[in-house]
Amino acid sequence: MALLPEHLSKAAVGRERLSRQVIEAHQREHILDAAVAIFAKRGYQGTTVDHLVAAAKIGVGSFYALFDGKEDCFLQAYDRIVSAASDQLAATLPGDVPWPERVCAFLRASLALIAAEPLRARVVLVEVQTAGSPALARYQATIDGLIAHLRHGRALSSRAAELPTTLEEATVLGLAWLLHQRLVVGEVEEIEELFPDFAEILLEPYLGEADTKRLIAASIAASSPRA
Amino acid sequence: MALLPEHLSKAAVGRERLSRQVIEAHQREHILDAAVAIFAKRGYQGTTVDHLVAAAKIGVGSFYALFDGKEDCFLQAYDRIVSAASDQLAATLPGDVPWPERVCAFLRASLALIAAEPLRARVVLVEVQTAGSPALARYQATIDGLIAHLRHGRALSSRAAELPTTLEEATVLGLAWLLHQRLVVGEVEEIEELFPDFAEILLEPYLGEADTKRLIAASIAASSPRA
Amino acid sequence: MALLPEHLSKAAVGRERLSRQVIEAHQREHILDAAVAIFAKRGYQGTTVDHLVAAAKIGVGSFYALFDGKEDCFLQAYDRIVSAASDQLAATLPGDVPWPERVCAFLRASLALIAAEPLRARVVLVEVQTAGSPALARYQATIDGLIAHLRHGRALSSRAAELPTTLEEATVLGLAWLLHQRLVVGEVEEIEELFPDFAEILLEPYLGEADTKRLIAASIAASSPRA
Amino acid sequence: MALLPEHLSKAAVGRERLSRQVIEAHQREHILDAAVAIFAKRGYQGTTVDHLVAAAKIGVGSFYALFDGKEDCFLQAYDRIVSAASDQLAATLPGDVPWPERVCAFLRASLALIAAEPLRARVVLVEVQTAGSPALARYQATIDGLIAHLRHGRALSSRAAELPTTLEEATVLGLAWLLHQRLVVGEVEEIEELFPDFAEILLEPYLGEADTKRLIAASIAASSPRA
DNA sequence: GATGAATGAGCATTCATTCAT
DNA sequence: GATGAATGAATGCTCATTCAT
Repeated sequence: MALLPEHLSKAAVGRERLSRQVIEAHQREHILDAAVAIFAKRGYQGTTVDHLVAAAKIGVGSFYALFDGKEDCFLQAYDRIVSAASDQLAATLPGDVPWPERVCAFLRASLALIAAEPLRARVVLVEVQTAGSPALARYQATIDGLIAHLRHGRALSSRAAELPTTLEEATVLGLAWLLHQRLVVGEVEEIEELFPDFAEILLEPYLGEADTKRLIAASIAASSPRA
Repeated sequence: MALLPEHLSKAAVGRERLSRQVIEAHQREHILDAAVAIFAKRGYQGTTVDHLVAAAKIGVGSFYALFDGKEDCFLQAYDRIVSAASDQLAATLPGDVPWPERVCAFLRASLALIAAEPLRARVVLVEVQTAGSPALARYQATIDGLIAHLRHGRALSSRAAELPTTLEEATVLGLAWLLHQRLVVGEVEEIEELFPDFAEILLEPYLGEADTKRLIAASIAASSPRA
Repeated sequence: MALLPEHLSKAAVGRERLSRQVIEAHQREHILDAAVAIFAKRGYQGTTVDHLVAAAKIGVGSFYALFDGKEDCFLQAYDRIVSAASDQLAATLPGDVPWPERVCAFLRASLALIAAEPLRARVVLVEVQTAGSPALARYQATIDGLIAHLRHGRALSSRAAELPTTLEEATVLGLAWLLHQRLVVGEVEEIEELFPDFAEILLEPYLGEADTKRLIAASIAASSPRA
Repeated sequence: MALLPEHLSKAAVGRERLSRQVIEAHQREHILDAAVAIFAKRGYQGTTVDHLVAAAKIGVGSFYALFDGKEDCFLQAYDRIVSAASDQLAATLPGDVPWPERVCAFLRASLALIAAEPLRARVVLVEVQTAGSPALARYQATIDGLIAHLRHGRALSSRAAELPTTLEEATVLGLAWLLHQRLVVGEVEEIEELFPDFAEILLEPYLGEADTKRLIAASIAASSPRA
């Protein structure tokens, strides 16, 4: 039942498929953006599918065609935020610098990102806690990644190597929760000001007090030479 | 359903009032104990009022006479756990010891309490996160209390006085979340083994490495001289 | 926490339980009666839980407290109709008569019952076909009971013993479906007039033509001597 | 998406119309074949339009261009099965034989057809019951046709002429439902073995026992002389 | 005071049908 | 003419809360 010569129909289908995919991707992005705002505003539990479809201005059917349900939508939103943030951080970060500088830069960029996109930050740091176990597992994986990176600091000195095993867990979770608190109460503006404190808490165990302070001062000076 | 013979209740209104209050307090305790178990088992969101009244073996009406609803019941349960734990810790703790020893003892006793009462710990550290903002505010207040206590360590030395402002927040939240994780995955038995790590993370910034390690070793030796 | 002397509270509970049960039984009957009418009117598939609760003038919650859902409600209605009909037939039927007379009487009474309660008949004979497999299994069991009874006729003569194995199945299903058709098109009034035909179809294979006709005539004469 | 070059379609409107119709007829057949399989597999109620279009590998739009909806599709499938079966039976059946032999042959061929095409049989005998009243009416009409044919047996003898009016209805419906049961439980293989029983039930009232048995034996002998 | 039967708003999800491309 | 993305009405069900007994 070939209505068109093979090469034409193939080409057409290819183009159409592509365009379809592009449209669907846009649609999905659009909905996920709306969903991020809603989840951030009402909380995961307080959000209903109706809220989501109303915000995205689509029909319920379209929503269920794109997502398995509320939880799936949340997870996709979470994943998209995290992967976009990863890309952005990877692009921003200097490629070849020593570990301490790298940690500093990563921290700065992360705080800037959170301050710039508080809704997304809220979804990733706050609402993820109440969105069921798959979401928690995702969050845990993200945290574990950060812990693993931080643990590299132990290679810097024999003193660092003997730090308490749970130090990185405590540090990462502690800072994450500090951010969580700030996001919950809405103190978003001052988040970037946390940089010196956070950097010191993160690095001091590995570098000692003096080097840590020097590094932080340098980092601040570098980013705002005369502001 | 007269609770007392007519002549008694008339003759001893004063005593009855007292007795009423005592009975109601008992009733409330009974229900809250049941509620703690249910909230710990099913999670705050997964718990229905029916679960609570079934577990407490009371009628729904009685439940609503005693509590404003599920959330109020949770808050009262939370408060009762926290205040009972405070009392217990206050009773256990040595009255007149230096701050570092006090922190150590407090940490030990707290971990022991968590290990002994994992259901309550779960309610206070885990479920409180998903029980709405008033619950979160309560949790925040508890955390703030701990932070304030920890901050006293800054008085120990001029070095300690210059630590990052958010250090205590980060430390307390970090350790709290480490416990959260352990409770969520059910690794309750090993919780007391976290003591050395936690103590080091808590005290090192104030005491320095050497003193911290000595104190921890002494604390362990003291509690189990020849075990 | 015994508020009342044992014997009193037990007695009270007993009485209350009884009364509760009576009330619930009435409630259930009430709802099932309404449900029969609705199922008969709209068909099983066309009936929604909302239709049922509206007809019974109860809340959805009450419905779900009493039934597992629409299907369970249908099955309970079916069972109640069948058992009520069985009781009624058992009460009507002469106790100690030969098999052919018994079949005749049973058939007469059944047709009378169907004519008297067409809604119930419709549920039991028509809607049961579209109410899912558990319902069909119930129906099948009822039919199988009738088939087993009819098969007793084979003991009457050696000729009867050699009838086709599937005869009773075909006969019972055939008559059941004839009734089904009449109920579907609403020709309820003439249902009792089917008696002579049905009786002949049922009995002729076992008794032969002559005896069958004589028996039918006698049965008709007996029931309406001069009407 | 021009299906044909302009000059051709203009020049041969007549031929194209024909071809269009042929194509559409093919398309329809193709879809109905798929629909029969789906309806048989999932039941009428359990089938969604999506199932049908997925099975037929067409778009929903095309489906609605061809059918008014699910019910219409079912009815057309039903009609096509019945008319195809009629054609097949008409082709198979010996043209000029006495009524009893004709009934016998028809029954044999019908059972063979059911055994050969259990999916179609399921649609025609089982699913039709749950596909709404128009479907039931169609079924009724089919059954009525069979009843009318069977009624011709009354012309054979004065004894036959006096049989109960509803006999044919009861017989046809009874056998139809026996087949229904077998199809529902999936006992398709043994369906052809029902021939002797069914033939006896069908013919005995008209021919008497002896002639009926003789005819059946002859029919069996004829079809498998030495198998 | 205690009880629990009754309520019904609210939720997630399905699917027949439409219509712009 | 064909497509399938989009729609939203409709459904079954849960559960916090009320109130007559």
